[in-house]
Amino acid sequence: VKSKNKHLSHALLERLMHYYYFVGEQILAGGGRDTVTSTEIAQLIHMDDTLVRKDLASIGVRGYPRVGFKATEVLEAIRRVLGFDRTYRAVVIGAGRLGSAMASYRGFTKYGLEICSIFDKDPAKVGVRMGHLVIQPLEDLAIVVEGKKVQIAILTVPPEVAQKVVDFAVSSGIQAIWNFASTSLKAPEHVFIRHEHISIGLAELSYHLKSEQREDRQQA
Amino acid sequence: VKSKNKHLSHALLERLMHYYYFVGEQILAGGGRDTVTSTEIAQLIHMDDTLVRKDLASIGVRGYPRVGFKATEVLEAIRRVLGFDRTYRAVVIGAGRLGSAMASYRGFTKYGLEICSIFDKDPAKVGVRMGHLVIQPLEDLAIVVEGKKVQIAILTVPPEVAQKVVDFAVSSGIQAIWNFASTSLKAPEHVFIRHEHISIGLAELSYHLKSEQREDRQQA
DNA sequence: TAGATTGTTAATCGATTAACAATC
DNA sequence: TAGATTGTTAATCGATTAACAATC
Repeated sequence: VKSKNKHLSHALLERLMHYYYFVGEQILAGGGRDTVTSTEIAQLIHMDDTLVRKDLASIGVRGYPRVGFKATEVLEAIRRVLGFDRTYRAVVIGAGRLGSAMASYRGFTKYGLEICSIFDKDPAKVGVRMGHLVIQPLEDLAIVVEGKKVQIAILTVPPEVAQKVVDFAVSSGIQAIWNFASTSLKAPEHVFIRHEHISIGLAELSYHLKSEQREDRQQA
Repeated sequence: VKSKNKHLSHALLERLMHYYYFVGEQILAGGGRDTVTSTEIAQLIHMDDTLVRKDLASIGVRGYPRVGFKATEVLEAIRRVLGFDRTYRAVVIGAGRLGSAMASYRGFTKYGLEICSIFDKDPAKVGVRMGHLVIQPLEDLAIVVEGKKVQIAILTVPPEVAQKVVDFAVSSGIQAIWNFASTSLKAPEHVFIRHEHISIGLAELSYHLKSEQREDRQQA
């Protein structure tokens, strides 16, 4: 009754990704073991083991007393909850360096993301081969979205034109935007926007290095 | 006394970045106004205005009753706290598509990050021009780090070789690593690692689209 | 069985929000 | 001044941790 619309919190999604990540790595590396304990997972990510068990319980994974969790069950459940067991089609808009990197990155398929086209407004770029794709003119977006059932636009255009491109993408039927243009965007309610704040990483680096220096000076 | 080592939480850093971002944008857009209220900031980021005031107070910005906060004071304080008023030098390791995108991205200087070299292990790439830089052989890393006082390595190499490269970078004197290789890394205590989890963004997109579909089905 | 590990309830902690006095 | 906004204390909420019984 209550579970009808329980939305996983951002923090939980993030933790689940960490579990997925580390359990997957451990399996690859691991010498024949196919189970993992909550304590092991917790140590890898520097957190409490109780929380790991709670999180896993919340997505329906049951552990085995004295043994731990079966790695495949953990991975399977996370895949299911996060939707990695389905395929989502995406297009890249903006065939600059970052767009080209995104379009040619192979790691996305593992998460069910399939990049099926790349677009640019610049006529000089249209027709150019980029990995296994050929750059198409932005005007063709609606046709591709319709024809290939595309849901996601990966936005790698300059910030100045980002909002205009988003408006166009939305009118072309795009349902979600993965925003790599460093500017904020507006879109209708039904369009989901995920903004990738590269500068947050930068802030952490910068803040950390600054603090280190200050501490060094205090010690000196 | 207590303020000696107060470390800003990850969440606070992230909120500060949002404030910085939005207040900066508003200034650029704004028609002559040079103040901003906590309520305005809060609405932009969908949060409580009290928290905005608390956060700003915590980094030493004082507001003006009836008026709000002076935008320049807010920006200045955040720059100072996060260390954007200093310059940090970085090198890119791995001259693939992503590395090339990072090396040529102009937006970093705004945050005090200066990219001063790009490296690759592949002899075929060495010597190739990439924006205003020329790809150098990885062996030269230590000399560059020493000579140009480089602190940060932006890691854009394939995951298989990432750990090896990190070990080498650390031995060359690198103090912080911005990791874009999708694998976890180990480094000595004194080396700060920021792992950029691209897949977390993907998880959010995927989860959101999945939920939407389920809700659609329930309605139908 | 004994013992390791899970699962879950209760306690704690910290972060967020509400309330309201202080200020210009 | 009146009124809008800050600053801060107290109340609430949710997330994390501790404790421990249940399990194999």
